[in-house]
Amino acid sequence: MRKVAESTVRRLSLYLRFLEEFAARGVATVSSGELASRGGTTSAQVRKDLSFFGSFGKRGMGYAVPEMVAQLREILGLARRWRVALLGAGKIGSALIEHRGFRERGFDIVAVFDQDPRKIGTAWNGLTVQDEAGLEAALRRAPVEIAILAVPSDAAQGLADRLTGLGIAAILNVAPVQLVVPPHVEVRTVSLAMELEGLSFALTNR
Amino acid sequence: MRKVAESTVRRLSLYLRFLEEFAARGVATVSSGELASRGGTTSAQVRKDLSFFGSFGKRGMGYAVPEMVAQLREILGLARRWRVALLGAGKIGSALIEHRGFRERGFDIVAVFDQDPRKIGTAWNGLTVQDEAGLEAALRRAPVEIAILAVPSDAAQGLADRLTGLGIAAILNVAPVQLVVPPHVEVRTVSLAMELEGLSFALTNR
DNA sequence: GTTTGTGAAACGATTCACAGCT
DNA sequence: AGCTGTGAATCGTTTCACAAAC
Repeated sequence: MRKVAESTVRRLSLYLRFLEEFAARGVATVSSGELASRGGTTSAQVRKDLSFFGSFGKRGMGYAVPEMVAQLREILGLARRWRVALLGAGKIGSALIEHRGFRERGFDIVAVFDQDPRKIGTAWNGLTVQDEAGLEAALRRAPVEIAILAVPSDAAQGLADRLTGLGIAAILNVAPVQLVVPPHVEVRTVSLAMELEGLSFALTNR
Repeated sequence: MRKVAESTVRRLSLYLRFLEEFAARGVATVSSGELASRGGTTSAQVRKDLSFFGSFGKRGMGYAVPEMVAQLREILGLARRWRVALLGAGKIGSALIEHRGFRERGFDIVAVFDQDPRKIGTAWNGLTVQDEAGLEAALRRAPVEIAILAVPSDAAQGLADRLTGLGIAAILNVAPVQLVVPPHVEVRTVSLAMELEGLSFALTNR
């Protein structure tokens, strides 16, 4: 089952959201075409995406919504919970932790770190902000699989190195820098600024 | 010059950042290889990316840093300023507007809208939060090129439709939904939740 | 008749490799 | 000698199109 494109996985996330909506409205089955029109792709793309993982549909019928939801959750690794550490208790971090959507989808933020003495020790949605200096000790005591890096750009790589040393499995980087990490660490970078530049380019060149 | 891949543009944004760092440190020239190692690509990729827009380097020498910075700014459409409206004065929107990085890169948030009566009229970094109901009037009086949609998922499509009606050129969508818009409207969607799911998949399947 | 699942074809992006400048 | 610029080759993704299942 190896060798699934990142673009495919992104679409699977979208399909899951649509299917959950359909499920909430009590829809029993859905066709690849319906899924496609909601997600801005084609029916062939939907079927190809799913075909990497098995065959879930009934010819002439489409896909059974609740079953498909369960399958996609399984495929995406959302049938379990993930422990997440948040690094950086600034505005962005703050917006993240209070966003209940993460918890609903299986991601539990179990620790928050910052380097600012004024923030250390303060309460945060049931958590206490810990000193970044104690990162190693804290994460060895209570390991996490994923870290969200919401710190200034110039601090990101240093923290990524420390996380790598701790054996972190994945990093979600919210800074407009390219992190250098060993190949066994999964990294996704999300940068509003870079997306805005993409829009700027698109608007300029046409 | 048409037909540049989105992945290419994203890398150009990265190159620009590295080049700005090099410029700040007074480095005069840089080779495709140096640029590549900082950005996680290959030297051939760097050269190919740039080749879409002309030839900027000197064989045997590399690229002149300050000139290259100016060129990339031009290419990305950052040699001008863009007017941006922020829709949604919640936590995420709040984090965004106070993030000075946008202004530094040429994106001026000139209006903020929300639908919550408790927020309307309050001051926000020199701006006053306006009633979402008055979106059309306000944006006709003072148009913007780009809108950042930082509202709950279920409100996103409705606002996208209203923005489209106003002739908006581009939308940066910060909600985990796929927006349906006419082809002349550029959309980029950024969803932390979906990236986390990508990490979940990667960790599960290996 | 409808819709899936999937090889094959088409398309697009990346990597290779080398000629041509400096 | 070093490094760019770029066609050609390779690799990966998307689209096509149709046989098989319901």
